[in-house]
Amino acid sequence: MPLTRRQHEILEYLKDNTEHFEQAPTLDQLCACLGLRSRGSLHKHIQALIAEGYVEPIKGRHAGVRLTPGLGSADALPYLGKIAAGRQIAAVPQSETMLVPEHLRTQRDCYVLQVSGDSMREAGILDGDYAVIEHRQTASNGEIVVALVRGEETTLKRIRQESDRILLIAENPDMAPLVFSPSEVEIQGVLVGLMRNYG
Amino acid sequence: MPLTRRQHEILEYLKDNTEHFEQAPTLDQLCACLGLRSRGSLHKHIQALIAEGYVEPIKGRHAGVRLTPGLGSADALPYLGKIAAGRQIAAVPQSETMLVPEHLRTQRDCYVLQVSGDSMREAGILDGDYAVIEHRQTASNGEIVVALVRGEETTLKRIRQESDRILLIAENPDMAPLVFSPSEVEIQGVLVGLMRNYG
DNA sequence: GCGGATGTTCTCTATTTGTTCTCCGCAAGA
DNA sequence: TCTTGCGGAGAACAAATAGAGAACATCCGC
Repeated sequence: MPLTRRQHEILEYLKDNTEHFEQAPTLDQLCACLGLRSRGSLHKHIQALIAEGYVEPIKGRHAGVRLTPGLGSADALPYLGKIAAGRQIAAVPQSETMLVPEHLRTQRDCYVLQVSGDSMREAGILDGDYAVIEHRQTASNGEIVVALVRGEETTLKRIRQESDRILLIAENPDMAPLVFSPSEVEIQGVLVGLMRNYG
Repeated sequence: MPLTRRQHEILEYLKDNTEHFEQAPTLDQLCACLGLRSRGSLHKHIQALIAEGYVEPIKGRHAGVRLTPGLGSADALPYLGKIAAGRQIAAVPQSETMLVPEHLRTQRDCYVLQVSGDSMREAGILDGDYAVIEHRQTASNGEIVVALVRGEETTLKRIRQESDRILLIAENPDMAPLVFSPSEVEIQGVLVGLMRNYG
């Protein structure tokens, strides 16, 4: 489904002018810029561009603003401290937050942890790195997850879920995979982004 | 959770006018400046800005004053593409930018490169990672630098400067350190931050 | 304690914005 | 000529947002 002539024009206009908008423009604003008088007409074109994946609607917002090509703003996500033994993730203290660029997170509920230890060194995750975690209870095999083990210890490991057991695999030759029964492991989130500060 | 239009307007106003206020302004003062007649309305917006981390309430004080745009925002740094052979860094095309949280950069001139290759894998820097580079011509031994070698090849390596030679050390057991004379190596920047996107 | 200034919370209303719908004009082809 | 698809206008609607205003809470100086 190639773009029609007008859709292409509008897309080009958006590409050329995204920086000029402080915020994502509204339909009315774009109508004015493009010389249109009907929101409904523009809306049709924008929907086509969304369907083709050229622009994307702003996440939660239903009203207010609408479209934004490319990557957008940074959000302040809750910072829940170091990932360490014996800590539940729930009960967000909401005290501290950390700014995370949009391209390092997902559209779902996310938070930030600081990595403690070198168990994932081979996966390029070092002690002190900031991990952006999407909060969810399930994961696919091979994903790196925040797992609560036996209700007492929280770790960041690559997961492998088999029929009768769960392996938590450290990416470090010094550490063997840990094997648990499914009831012993509770997934608390999945790694979606990483930040590191040198010096 | 991006800011709404009005929230963004108010934040911009605060950014532009913080110096003009002797003290942090009260809600009533801000209402007057912004043309609002209801404290309650403004209060809602301010709370939203606080929740997103763009401003923060004055600590102990309850009465009197209230807000102060405090912590760092994310800056849009120039994105100069993949770090690859044969490319000079200079001559910023200024075309693309990438949002970088303040804690991943320094106060000096910075830009972003995307890492190509696994030569720094042992240092936790993987293919595809985004490296935040401070633009400068000198580095301390042990720092990870963007180096232009013989005017033709640009690489990201750990540097060791000795009296009569310069070592560019890949953090990868498969690759031996590269030895050059000081005249062959030009430092173009130093790694100060790293970002990675999973999935 | 009293009163004023200030932050907070609430309800109510108005405006903005995205969405959906119908209708019209135009041009290209069968 | 008739049909089809594109592009646009405009009305009507729902949801989110923005604002007004009142009531309450809390701190401060007197």
